[in-house]
Amino acid sequence: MDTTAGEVDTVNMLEDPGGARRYHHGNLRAALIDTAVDQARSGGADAVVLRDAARRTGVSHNAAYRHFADRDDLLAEVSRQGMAELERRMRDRLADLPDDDTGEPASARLRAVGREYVHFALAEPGLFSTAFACARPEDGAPGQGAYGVLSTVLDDMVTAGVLPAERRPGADVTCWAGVHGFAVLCLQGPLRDLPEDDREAQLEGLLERLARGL
Amino acid sequence: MDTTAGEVDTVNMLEDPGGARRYHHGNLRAALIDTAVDQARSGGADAVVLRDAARRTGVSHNAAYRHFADRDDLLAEVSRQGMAELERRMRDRLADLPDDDTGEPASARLRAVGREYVHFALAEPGLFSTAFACARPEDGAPGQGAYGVLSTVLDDMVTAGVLPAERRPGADVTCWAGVHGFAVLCLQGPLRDLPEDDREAQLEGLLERLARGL
DNA sequence: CCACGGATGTGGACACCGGCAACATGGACA
DNA sequence: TGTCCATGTTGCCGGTGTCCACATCCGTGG
Repeated sequence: MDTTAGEVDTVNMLEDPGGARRYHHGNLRAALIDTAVDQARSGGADAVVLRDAARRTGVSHNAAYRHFADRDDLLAEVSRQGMAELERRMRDRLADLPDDDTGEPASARLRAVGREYVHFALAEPGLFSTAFACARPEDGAPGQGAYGVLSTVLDDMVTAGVLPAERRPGADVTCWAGVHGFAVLCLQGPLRDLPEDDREAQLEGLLERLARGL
Repeated sequence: MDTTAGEVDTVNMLEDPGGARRYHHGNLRAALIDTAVDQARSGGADAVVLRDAARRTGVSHNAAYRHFADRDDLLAEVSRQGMAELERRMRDRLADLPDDDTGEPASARLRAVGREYVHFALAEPGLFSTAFACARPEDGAPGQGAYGVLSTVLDDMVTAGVLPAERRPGADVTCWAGVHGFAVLCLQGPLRDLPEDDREAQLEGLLERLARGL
């Protein structure tokens, strides 16, 4: 029923140096996910095509069905990868900042996270939309995932004293909604054809207003 | 090249009382759009299927190609319908409010518009997502469309004195992004399984913060 | 060391879809 | 009345997701 390969996910360990095409592939699942992620990157969820992925991976169609229940299952995995990459980028950006807990840097961290969220969406539109296009039960360990990164930053703002504790509930939803909506509007909404400079300016304005409204 | 039927769009005048199945259908284009909108309502853009639409409309596949260049063309029409319905609902909600231009009602109008935006998305998830899922060059008469409704409300707030003129630029993008993002997050993001009460509470919080941040 | 069985990959088939092309029809207009 | 063009139809093609039966490989028990 479920195809969760017993904890041997380890994506990205392809092309073993021996180059031995030991069919009985060895890591077909990971290879297929990589290919599917590439498809998603270049064309969004609709571009994730089982037969083509198998072809590109050098394997016959149907081979995928030994590792995924169906196309949606593969798509869910792509979604997870996309979400993970988003989270990674946000954490990386955060790591670039000094992380003392005086007031100013605390809200700077919030802006940095929001900015990176939008920049990821614009840099990887296909992967970003695929990450959200696919309904999944959500794992939901608190503090984990992209949502968790944002929550942590807001919590830090409370402890730093820049955000009153009574304002904390709901702040995450507002921030998340703001940047996510902006990203979507830039990707496929009325802000699609905005020149990059204007877009950055609008983004800064958005982040400022969001922070002011907290 | 373009299939813009010469200004005889007039959707929704089906079932002529005579019931005469005068094949050479008379209004196939409109009928197909109606069917496609139904498909979108019940399953989003992916559920808009040319052959099935033709079947349901009681016509052979390929008949559609006399009225639409391809599937994307039909989808674009569905998108327009969805956008129009969104705009209509927002205007209706606005019409319910007293429209003197004293301060308080002016911002109440902003909240009402935002609320209705989200409520439409939740009530018609398929149509809402289809409305945005389809890249179109955008007509863009200012003051028209759902975006125009929001802009007008914000302009009114400036004339009413509740919003400083220097804060006006960019305010539309922030508001739009906030409600759109919230809607998307509720439809397919981490807020998907939020009980309705909590969702309404979060929405009110969002609207309040957005207004405060302007 | 070998046979066997389960995991993995293959080839074929089916139904469905979007999109051409060639044909049929019927209403409008000369 | 006769012709023409818009509209609708049948047939076909390539592509896709998914099921089924078969082939193959590898590890494990005898």
